[in-house]
Amino acid sequence: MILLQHLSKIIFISKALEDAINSVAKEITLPKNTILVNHKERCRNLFFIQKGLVRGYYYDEGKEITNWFAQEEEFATSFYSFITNEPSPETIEALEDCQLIQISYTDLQDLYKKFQETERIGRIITENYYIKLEERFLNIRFRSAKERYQNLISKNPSLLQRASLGQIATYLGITQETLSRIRAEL
Amino acid sequence: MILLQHLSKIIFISKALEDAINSVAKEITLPKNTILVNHKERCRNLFFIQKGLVRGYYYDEGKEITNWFAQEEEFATSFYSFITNEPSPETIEALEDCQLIQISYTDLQDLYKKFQETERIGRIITENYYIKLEERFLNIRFRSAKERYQNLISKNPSLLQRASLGQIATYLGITQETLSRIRAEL
DNA sequence: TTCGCTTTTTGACATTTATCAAAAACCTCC
DNA sequence: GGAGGTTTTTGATAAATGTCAAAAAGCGAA
Repeated sequence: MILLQHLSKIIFISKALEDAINSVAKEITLPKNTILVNHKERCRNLFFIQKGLVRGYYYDEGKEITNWFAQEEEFATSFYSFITNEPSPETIEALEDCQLIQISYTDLQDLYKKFQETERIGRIITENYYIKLEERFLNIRFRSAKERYQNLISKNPSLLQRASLGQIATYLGITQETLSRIRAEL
Repeated sequence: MILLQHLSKIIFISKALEDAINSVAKEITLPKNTILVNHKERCRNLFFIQKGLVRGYYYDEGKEITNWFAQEEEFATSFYSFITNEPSPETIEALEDCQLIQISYTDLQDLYKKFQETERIGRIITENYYIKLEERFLNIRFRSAKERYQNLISKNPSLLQRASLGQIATYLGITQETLSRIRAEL
């Protein structure tokens, strides 16, 4: 399973832990456009993406604003809701047919308790996601819309084929019209 | 020690762990305006603030842009540099006379190895900092400069007495002049 | 291949915030 | 209690991006 391979890059996964993960990780297949988590609903699952593309978005004044994209070998969840058990402020949808691995919050907490080494995995993954978020934060503060767009296509060129320009524009913190104009002048 | 009290809110701290933390945690006192970490220098320490106010800032086109403030009972470090061991993109300075607890990266890694329960503490603290960063990220995307300012003074009114308006303005993602105008019209 | 829907682009104009310069207010320390 | 520095405010103008509306392009299904 891709998830196990992914985790074993962080620390050695014992056979016992492997079995435990396998027993709680559900492989699920979802068609494009499926809503995984609805806005205002508690998100009690962590998803690992084996295949496909998922996005989280907010509603701001009735408009969908993309908060993140997640693709192969990445985790997706409404982090805030998952950790705090509060209703999710964001909606999560599959932008493509997806193959995911689903782990529930309670199963994850059990893993943390029974296999102390998973705490290390959790810490390191969280640290890495923190750094990615900080990078985006700085990007939005210091770079112009054009720079952010160029940065995105250089780092993740395939996203342009996989998501609509409107979804990408709001991810970059601009409107679709502005993104269209940026593209026109390049 | 305040740090131990703080950590014991997360999990029970055994006597052995308490001793281990005490043996690696250095209490330091710094006068106002001390630079704790210089831009481009690796940051190999984590600081816990017992007393005082600290800020991290970037340079953007020669100007200081506040990235964060940290005060009593909070951690401060150049997170990116601390985790990746790359040079710090930010400078960290004491805005007031400070009493800090300093733990080095290697000592922290030793704690993680010797006391598995510290992994749990590290994970939970990182999760909480992630959520705080996400909240700020959304704040900057969805709220106007005025709303961000009002939000800040309602959540942390004393900051206005402790940091200059210029430092606060760049923290909010606006210029000092804009913040001044916002205050004038309230 | 064309109809109908969705996505993308274009145009005109509005809004927010930045920039640069200078004045005013505020400290602090001799 | 002023001199000199720093911080904050004010003014005029510019730049970046948003808003609303409509046209154009793209695309899947009959």
